Amino acid sequence: MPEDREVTIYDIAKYLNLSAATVSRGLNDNPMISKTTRKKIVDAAKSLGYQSNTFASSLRSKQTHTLGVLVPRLNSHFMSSVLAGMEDVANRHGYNLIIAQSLEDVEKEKLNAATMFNKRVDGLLISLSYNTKEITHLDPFFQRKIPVVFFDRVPPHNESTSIVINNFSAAYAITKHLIEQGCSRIMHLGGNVLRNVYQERLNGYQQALRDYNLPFIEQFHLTSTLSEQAGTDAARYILDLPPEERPDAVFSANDTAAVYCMLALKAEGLRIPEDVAFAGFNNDPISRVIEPNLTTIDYPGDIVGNTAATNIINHLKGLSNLYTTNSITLRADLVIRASSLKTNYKN
Amino acid sequence: MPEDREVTIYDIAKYLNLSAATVSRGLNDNPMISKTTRKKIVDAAKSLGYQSNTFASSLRSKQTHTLGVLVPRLNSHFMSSVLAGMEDVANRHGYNLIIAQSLEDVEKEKLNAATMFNKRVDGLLISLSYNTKEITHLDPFFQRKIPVVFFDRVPPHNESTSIVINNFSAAYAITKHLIEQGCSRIMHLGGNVLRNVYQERLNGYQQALRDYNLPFIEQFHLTSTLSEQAGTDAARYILDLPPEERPDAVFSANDTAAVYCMLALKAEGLRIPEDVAFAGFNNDPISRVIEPNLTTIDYPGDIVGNTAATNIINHLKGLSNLYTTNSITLRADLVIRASSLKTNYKN
DNA sequence: TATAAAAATGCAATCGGTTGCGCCTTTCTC
DNA sequence: GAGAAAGGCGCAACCGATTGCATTTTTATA
Repeated sequence: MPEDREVTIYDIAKYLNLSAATVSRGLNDNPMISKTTRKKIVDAAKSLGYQSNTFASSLRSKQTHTLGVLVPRLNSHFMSSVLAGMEDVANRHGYNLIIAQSLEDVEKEKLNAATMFNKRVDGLLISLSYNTKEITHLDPFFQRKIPVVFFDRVPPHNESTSIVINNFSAAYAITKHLIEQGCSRIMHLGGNVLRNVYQERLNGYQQALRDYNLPFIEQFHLTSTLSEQAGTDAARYILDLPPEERPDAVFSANDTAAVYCMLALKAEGLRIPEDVAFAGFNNDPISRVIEPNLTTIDYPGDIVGNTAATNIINHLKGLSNLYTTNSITLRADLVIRASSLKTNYKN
Repeated sequence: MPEDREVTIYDIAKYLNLSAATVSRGLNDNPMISKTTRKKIVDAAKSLGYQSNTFASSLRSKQTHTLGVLVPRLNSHFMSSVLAGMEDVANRHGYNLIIAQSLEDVEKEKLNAATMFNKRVDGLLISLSYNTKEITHLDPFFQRKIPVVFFDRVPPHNESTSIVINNFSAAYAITKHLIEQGCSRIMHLGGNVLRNVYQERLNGYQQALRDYNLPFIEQFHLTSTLSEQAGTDAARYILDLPPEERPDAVFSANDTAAVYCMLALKAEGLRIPEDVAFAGFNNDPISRVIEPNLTTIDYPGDIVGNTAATNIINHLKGLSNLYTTNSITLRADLVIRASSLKTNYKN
């Protein structure tokens, strides 16, 4: 017995006195094959230790059962939750994930997109890098009608499906909440407005101010990468203001910046929320560790990943049509915690 | 011009009046082909918009340039850092990552391993699930001599290469540090000792106790999944002890449990580190948010991922031989922070 | 029972690179 | 300048599954 050669459908065919074609069809549950024959084939395959060769299959069928996932960074709580959600769905449906990160660099994003295209992924799930301005590098996918689903950081006016939350209303809700707590000088730590998520959060914040007749103070809008350092810097910025010109609340577009800003302010003796109320975004684990706990928006990564993967797979299986769906908006609730509770407001 | 057919090496061959074989060799930098011809081929490929078909290639060459990564969970800071490190190296060397999670379930681990084997990954990078007892499901890899590299949670007495840190000495160092701070009743929150990492951390802790003539108190060794809940439960356990029987320090095998234990104890008015000193493990972001900041072991996930990927790729490229390397131990330093500083000890 | 219709199976081309082997040129050596 | 060695390239088989179409077998219909 030749230990080292792989078992192929030809071996099964020979073993059962059938043709390779029949075996192939039998293994793929082709209704053209009779039940009895199919069973014999499946049994034989099992007993012979057959493993289908995905290359041969993909070469011919042009299907890879592989999804490409391209994200800015792998190592954030949100993104790893997204991936976990995707992996779960994909795995359940017999799909594999090829994952790559752009490290917030358009060039790397282009390269990775090209690789995935070349690897003939059946679909692409992508969240754009910090400075991606246009998505012409995805044209090959569009041309070949390979489904692309954007999530979180999506391009403006695109025809592909996007999985998002309503960043505008989430930001609106959080700003409204701060206002209702009695805050009137609300600072916003925002990200690059090139990215929809940050633009929309900014818009929601501004709209809430308008609706409550509060002025939008230019110096209270800081743009950064929302890193730890950015949070610390924002604190420095606040501390450098004369006390009477300081904000009485800070709404940060992510939890990291909020938390590091809080830490720095606390270190200088400011009280939270008495002196400055705080709100973040994402519901990162650190938001439940900082004291006081951080009010935030629960942005459920696993559900985002789940939804994105489910939709693209359903499209691939012909169960639905992505091209008719423009965007799917998931709910993202305001989670009120102590960092913003100036009054004895109860949830 | 047939818009829809892919450009193949045959097109290039025809275009240049060469054979497909030469084109193939030329594209693969085969020295058998002259420099001039090679350049012509590469140029033609570019201008014709050629994209190599990886299936055809893999089918024949039996190489996929794909690495399988199998982890317990994707969504922890440590693991996502590991993945980021791996992705970076892999990408740089033209390898892709297929990532799957076992969700701490052996059965899912087996299934995923089988899928990856079937997808013919060139190598497997794996960290075992919480309750994996044996690794016979990896035998197919061993039999076909597909390199397997374990990291973090590695099997005992295995012949494959493992990327680890010295959990024993890290735990020893941290326990020693607590003892030097004057603690003598040190509790240990540990994980399942089936997993090397937890067993070794327990051993290091015990050895330090012995070396300093401190008794190992059975009730001070709690085993759990080290989740947030487990941390909270541990706090409850401590609070339920009569004050004089309580520990004066807690060494947790991860930061999550440590932090949630701290939070719960603080809520009950215990002072840290005065009443109970704390130390964790991993250097998770939350360790720098909790107040006081948590003393911990810096377990650098990105370096682990980087090392694992580099080693397996070098092996695949024939630049080194994994089979001669049994294990690679990375440094993991003690990071002393306020949670354990009872004296005015300076780093 | 003959015949049409339907079901089941086989034939053989195909997907697109890869590679052992052989053939034809150069280049080198004495 | 003859013979050997090296260099450059092509032939054709191959990797293993898929699939349109032809063929055979079975079932249904008259």
